[in-house]
Amino acid sequence: MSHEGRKDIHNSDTPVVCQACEVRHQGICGALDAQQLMRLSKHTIRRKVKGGEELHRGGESSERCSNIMNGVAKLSKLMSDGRQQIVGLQFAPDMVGRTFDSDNSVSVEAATDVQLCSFPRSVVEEIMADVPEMEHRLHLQKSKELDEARDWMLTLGRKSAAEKLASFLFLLASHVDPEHPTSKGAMTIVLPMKRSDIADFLGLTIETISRQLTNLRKRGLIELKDRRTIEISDMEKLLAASEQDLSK
Amino acid sequence: MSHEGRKDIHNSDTPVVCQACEVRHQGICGALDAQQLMRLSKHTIRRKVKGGEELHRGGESSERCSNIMNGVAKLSKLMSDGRQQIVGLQFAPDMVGRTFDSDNSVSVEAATDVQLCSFPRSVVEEIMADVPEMEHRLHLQKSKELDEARDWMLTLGRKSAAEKLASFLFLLASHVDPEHPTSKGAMTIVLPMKRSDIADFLGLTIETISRQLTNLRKRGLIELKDRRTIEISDMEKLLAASEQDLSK
DNA sequence: CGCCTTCTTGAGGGGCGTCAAGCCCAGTGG
DNA sequence: CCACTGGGCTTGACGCCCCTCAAGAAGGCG
Repeated sequence: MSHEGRKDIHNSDTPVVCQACEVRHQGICGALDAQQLMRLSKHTIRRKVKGGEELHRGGESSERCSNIMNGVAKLSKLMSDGRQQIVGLQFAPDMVGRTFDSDNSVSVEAATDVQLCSFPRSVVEEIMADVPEMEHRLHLQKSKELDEARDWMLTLGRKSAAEKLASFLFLLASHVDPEHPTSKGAMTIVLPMKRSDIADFLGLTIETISRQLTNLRKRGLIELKDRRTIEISDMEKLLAASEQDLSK
Repeated sequence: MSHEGRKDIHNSDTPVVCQACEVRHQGICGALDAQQLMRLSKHTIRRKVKGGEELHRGGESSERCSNIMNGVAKLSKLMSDGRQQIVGLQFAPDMVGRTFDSDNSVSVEAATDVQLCSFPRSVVEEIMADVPEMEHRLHLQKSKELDEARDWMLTLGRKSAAEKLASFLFLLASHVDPEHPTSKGAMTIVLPMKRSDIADFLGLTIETISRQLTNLRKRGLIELKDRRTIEISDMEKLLAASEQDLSK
């Protein structure tokens, strides 16, 4: 049953599980040749996770890490009294789960349904030791996450509720089609999470989210198709709204 | 004039500038042997920067990156209307400046007087290609920064002004003596920056900083020795105050 | 001493949180 | 088919935390 030929990088030894993988050349796997992929795939588990399920509880040691093949995962931190802050969203082909370092009590949860390709942490670290390019890719991803985290710190610390929500919608829109980062005109997005998650991401309450959504709607920036579907009327204006408060 | 002997890792070819360096074995340089240090040090410039001076303006390309030998640097992001958020503090032996990735418009400024060891970015990247261990160290630093950024997102998004300030003081105290992360009892710290910087770090205003300092003082958690010097009466209590609002 | 920057303290107002009521919709069971 | 239930969402009333504006104190430096 093995597929032969096809123009697959000089070599048809590519593991079967990887051949159909859409993100194979993008994530950290892109650094590996057929042989290395084979080594990794021996320990690989593919799995689907329903939205809302927990992938990893903060504070526990995790022995596996995973590539996101599709869907959205959310990273969050929790205070002892229940207050919560979402500290990151991850999309395909990001890798979730820790390598090397301590976990720092971040929980990972599927925001939407998520398809994962999961590896034992030890194997990933071994391969990384042999293939510096793989660590390099992970390093680049971390850099990107750090940039995003810092962008978000500005949003959390210095923006009004309306600006925060506009920033969030703009962030989502930028992920719909990463190839065309800012299509100028209108655009429809599907919220990957419910209001309470959005509130935890923006450092606000669900009531404020709701009010600011109608605020943006009344200002003609968005249209609510249904609870989860939003049409952005004008990306330019939305971007502007994410940087200056026009509520006055 | 070359220093000979001394028990210096099998080899006295260590560059003169490095021999006296206190952080040589900790930062990214710790990954390099004498020969590689020599290669790097050919392009090294040591310099002192006064507190308040800018090391790098966000949005510009930087051709150099630097190790912090002592002092504190602050990373900040600026909005077009002047609002500002400090997105990170860096201490020795952290490296500041970008490698590989785009700059993402973060400005770097000396908070206190800072001593730097600065390299051309290109040379660092070349050496990194030869010495995976060096990239590994940088990767670990990025991971640490990412953890700190995410901790801070929780603080920015979900904590009250009093909790924010307590968190900040606790953060500083943890950096006074990294070996003894939480000495239990009293402890004196020197604020590395003025009130307006603290405000920009916490997403607050200077007036609120001032008020919350007197708040903490009246609650017996701290004592103000002078404007920049604070005695923390009880680290345990300060930590507690950073996680739950006792203002009621 | 005068001047500037930094910091503190007060008075007042507004943005967002809190509390509460009600709508929408899917699921379940009669 | 409808009643019932429960989760998610919206909207309103009200209050509080923090921002804004302003005045004055405390140092630092020529």
